[in-house]
Amino acid sequence: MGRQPCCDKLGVKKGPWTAEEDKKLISFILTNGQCCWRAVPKLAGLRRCGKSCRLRWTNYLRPDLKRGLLSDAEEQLVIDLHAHLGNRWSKIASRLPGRTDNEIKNHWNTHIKKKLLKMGINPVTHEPLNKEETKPTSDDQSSTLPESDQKNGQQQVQVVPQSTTQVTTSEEQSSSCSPTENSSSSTATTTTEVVVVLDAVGGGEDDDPLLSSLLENHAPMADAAQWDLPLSDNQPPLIFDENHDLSMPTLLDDNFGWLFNCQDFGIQDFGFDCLNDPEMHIFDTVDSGNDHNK
DNA sequence: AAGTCCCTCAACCGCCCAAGG
DNA sequence: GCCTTGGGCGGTTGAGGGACT
Repeated sequence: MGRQPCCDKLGVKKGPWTAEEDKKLISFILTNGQCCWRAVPKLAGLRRCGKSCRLRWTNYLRPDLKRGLLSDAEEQLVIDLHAHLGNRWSKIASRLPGRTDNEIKNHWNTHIKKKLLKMGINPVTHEPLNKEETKPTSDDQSSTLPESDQKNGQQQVQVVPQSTTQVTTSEEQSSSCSPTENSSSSTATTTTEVVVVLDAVGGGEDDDPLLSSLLENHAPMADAAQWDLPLSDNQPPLIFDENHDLSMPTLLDDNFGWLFNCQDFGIQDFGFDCLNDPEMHIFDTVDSGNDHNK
């Protein structure tokens, strides 16, 4: 017996979201919080699958999202974490506040993967490519490389750009080896070494000094948990509780701001008349914040 | 200027897992 | 313990836009 589809396929709209749909979804979640995604489309008046709504919200509309390319530090962190965790993008994303698994996955596939290949590192195994040439591998990344990249693989020592972050960052903290040194004889730290370092910080992953330091250097982000609103019927959405000052300025300036800048509609168009005064004050802030960006 | 290629990333699909009954 | 259900995850696709010829 087949599973019941997550939503009625008939009459469900697919493809890019319109501003109008975004508006409805945002409005609904801001007033009702996240609950029962399956019911969201119906309640919000959207002809979308619940999963689609969740994805749209978590990957694009959530106000605590950072936008733009990953910084070098973030990219390095992704590489380290990937060496440790593999393609568990959500786990990796959870280490990068304001980033989504989808975003990281895309960035990995479009940027980091290529960068590692150019550095002569197998993005899957994090092993040096020339080292792998000697042993048969089912996942033969190198064989699919463009010719130029394969050459790079053989000449990895020369082609590693100084500005390019290294897989070795983790142990650089505990050793005096420069990236250049690591990329020569020991040629980029092996997966094992990276894992050792990461393991050393314990299964208690939050103790990772590298991660901690990176995280500390970021402006406080609204943790995803903030958006997992515990929605009891008589509880207003947590994020717009007037006592909820947390990091809202950051949220608004850096994250909500883009939304109102980029989307083709104004605050009024959101139909947020339904929100109470403290909530509307938020949007005043957004407006002034956006003015600064202009 | 037009056509083609390539790259990026938002979105979808299908599977897996955990929670609840 | 089994079944159902909803949410989450990772892989993949395809539209759009820029680069190249």
